[in-house]
Amino acid sequence: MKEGPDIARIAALIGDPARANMLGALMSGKALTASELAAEAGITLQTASSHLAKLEGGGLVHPRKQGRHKYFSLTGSDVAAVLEGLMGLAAGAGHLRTRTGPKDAALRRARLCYNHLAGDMGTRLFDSLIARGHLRRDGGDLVLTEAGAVFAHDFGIDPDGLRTGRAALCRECLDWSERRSHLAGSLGRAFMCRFEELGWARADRTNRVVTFAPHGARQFAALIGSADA
Amino acid sequence: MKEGPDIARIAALIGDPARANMLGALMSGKALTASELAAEAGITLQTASSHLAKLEGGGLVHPRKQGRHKYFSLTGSDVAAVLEGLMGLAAGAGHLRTRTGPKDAALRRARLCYNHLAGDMGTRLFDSLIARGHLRRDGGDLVLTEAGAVFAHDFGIDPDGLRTGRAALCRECLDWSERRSHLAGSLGRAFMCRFEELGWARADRTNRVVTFAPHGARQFAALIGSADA
DNA sequence: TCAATGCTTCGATTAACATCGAACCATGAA
DNA sequence: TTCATGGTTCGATGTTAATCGAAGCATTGA
Repeated sequence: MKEGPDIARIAALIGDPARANMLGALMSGKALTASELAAEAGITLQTASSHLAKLEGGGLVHPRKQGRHKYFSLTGSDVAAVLEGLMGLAAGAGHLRTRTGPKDAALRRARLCYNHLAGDMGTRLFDSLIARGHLRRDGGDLVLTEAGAVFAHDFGIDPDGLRTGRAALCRECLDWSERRSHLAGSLGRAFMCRFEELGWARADRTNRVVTFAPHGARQFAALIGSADA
Repeated sequence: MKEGPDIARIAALIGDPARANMLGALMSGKALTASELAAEAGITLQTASSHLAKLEGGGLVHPRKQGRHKYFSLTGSDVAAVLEGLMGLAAGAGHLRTRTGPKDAALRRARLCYNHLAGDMGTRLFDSLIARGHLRRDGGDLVLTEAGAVFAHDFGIDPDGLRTGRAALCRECLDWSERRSHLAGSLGRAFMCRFEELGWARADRTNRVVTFAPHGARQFAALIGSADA
């Protein structure tokens, strides 16, 4: 009937509460087994299996058999970006699943988005990288500058080692709570990993909340050149 | 059960084929009446009425009574951006509603996205504006530089007049066919309007195709400083 | 080979919702 | 007022699909 891609098909895929819960759980970036996802969505294993087959058919998740377990993960950051966008619309329409509780504030401050840092601290990191000329915008793409490569290297990240994969090095992702961009891509992932390695922050993969230790928050503020801790 | 916004609710809203068709029609940026949307989706008026009430409840569309007609339009560019994102996922998964026909090629070259130019020509315009320093990226936002304001003014656009509204002046929107950004916001709208005013291009609001006249394409290429017509 | 675990398939049930006919309201025109 | 048109509400129907119990594979470990 109409032109263009079949948007209803995948929107309906995301539109089922059980599947949406699974996708939300996968936004942590961690690969989860079918059983774990079933528990997450509050359904039995056989229902989950059916749902996961559909999500896989729609290209939203990617299976990975390992022994007798089957791990699922989001196919890419583009899927995560759309999910974040949907969260933004839902939040804007006031359709919050739970009234804003204590966890909600923590989520807005710092959380995992797929595999990188999101929330207030995520966008501040992104802003700092742009302002200092470590990242530059080239057309629709994001590029790491020379200065940025040095900065990353000093922080213990090897940018050249990240370039090998097929995935984009830098990518921006729209943040649903802040309504601005934060850093995604393998570099975004590397930053988050480093924060954990250094003991600055700890990510709770079950609820996506990232908690910064006091000294971690101070050093993070110093890293991005911010006055406030 | 889970934290965060209720993503399933609005995804399900978009997930119905009839509603998705309506939203797709509204991507042209034009406000359409309930009857027109019903015809677009191939359903009766009473069904359409029910759907539109739901879309309105979800904050995706905005009603506007005018006489005995009721015009609907997308609530904002953020909604359009999510729809484009979904199109990108659907296209990536190979779930095209129609096999790529002649209209598809035209859509990829130039089309309306909400109210601004998208497709190959849209992204080229965006790239040019960035490369020449007319637009600059500041954190997650897009700002019009001094030089950009002069450039816009010379092209017959009054940037200051656009700033008055509550809507963002510049905003980027991810293009589903090109997988990169093009210019949205009131400035994006102004550019598209100007192209039509000058007779460079004509937008078919029923199928979103934007056709450039030969001389219009030449002048467009000159505007963005491209060699090829 | 046997047992246990993780996942898939099949079948039947159930609930949600899209759809439309018909009647009902509101606006604008004669 | 009377008529026509655009839109909404109501009720009944039909289809879709989510759900789970039970049985079936597959992989691992003993």
